Amino acid sequence: MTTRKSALRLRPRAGNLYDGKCATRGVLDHITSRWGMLILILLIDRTLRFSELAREIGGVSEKMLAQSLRALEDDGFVLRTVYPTKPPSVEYSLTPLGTQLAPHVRSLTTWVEKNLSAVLTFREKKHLRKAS
Amino acid sequence: MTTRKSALRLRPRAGNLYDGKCATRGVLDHITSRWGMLILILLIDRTLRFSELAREIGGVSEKMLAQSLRALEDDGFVLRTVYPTKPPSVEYSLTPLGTQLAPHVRSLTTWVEKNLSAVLTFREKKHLRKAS
DNA sequence: CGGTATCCAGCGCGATACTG
DNA sequence: CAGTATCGCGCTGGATACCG
Repeated sequence: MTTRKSALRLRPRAGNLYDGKCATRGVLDHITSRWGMLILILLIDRTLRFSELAREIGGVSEKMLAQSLRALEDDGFVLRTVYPTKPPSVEYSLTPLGTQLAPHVRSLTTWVEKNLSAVLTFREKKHLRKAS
Repeated sequence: MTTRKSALRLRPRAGNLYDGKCATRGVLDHITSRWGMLILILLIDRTLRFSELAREIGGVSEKMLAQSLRALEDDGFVLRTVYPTKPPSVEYSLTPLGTQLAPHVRSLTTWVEKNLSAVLTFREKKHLRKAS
């Protein structure tokens, strides 16, 4: 129940840009979300089951994992395949669209990881300067 | 006052990945935030003043703009230059680090903008299938 | 002009419990 | 195994007012 208006939460409050498309932010929210990025990156390498994703990511609640997967599926980036075995198993993989998108996400995170030490060092120097 | 522990809010709750670096998420939060992305992209083209940024972005409160700029400045992506004129003026530009980062952000948003119609169409088809 | 301080409503997200 | 349902708190971010 609750809200039946899907996960789209574009803010009609003000006319910001993103080339005039407010909906872009909605999609970006899904993609750049904490778990969304990890899901997209992990699925580049191979198809994964729900529990495998949970294990790989670590520290994600079932609720948030399901929710993030749902959002990416609704946007057409992730394909959900159900095998009616007993017990049931569900596999997640990237769609062609997701396969295009994921590298962009990975290049961003990779850059940040590589330059993380530079950022932390910079923060430290700023901090010392204030404590002069 | 309030919290004097800087803007860093890494969650020590669970050991997720990002190559073992939790702080990476903190940086990514700043970069991929609603206004953070816009700031980085806009500053690629040219240096902008506070009020110019506010006008270009549109619909951002002074509080959030200042907060986002502050986070990016603390991380070493944005350079803040104060000119002690009367009235005062402040210019924001990208640091060398920010100049490296921003294109990654732009490539992501550009891709999403280009493929937004595909996403929206996909959502529509899903919606119709459910209403069968 | 370029901010900070304060207040507070809303919902994001974690915890917990239950299901096919 | 792979989820959904419900509750409640905490933090995000908008509104408003004020300052150098």
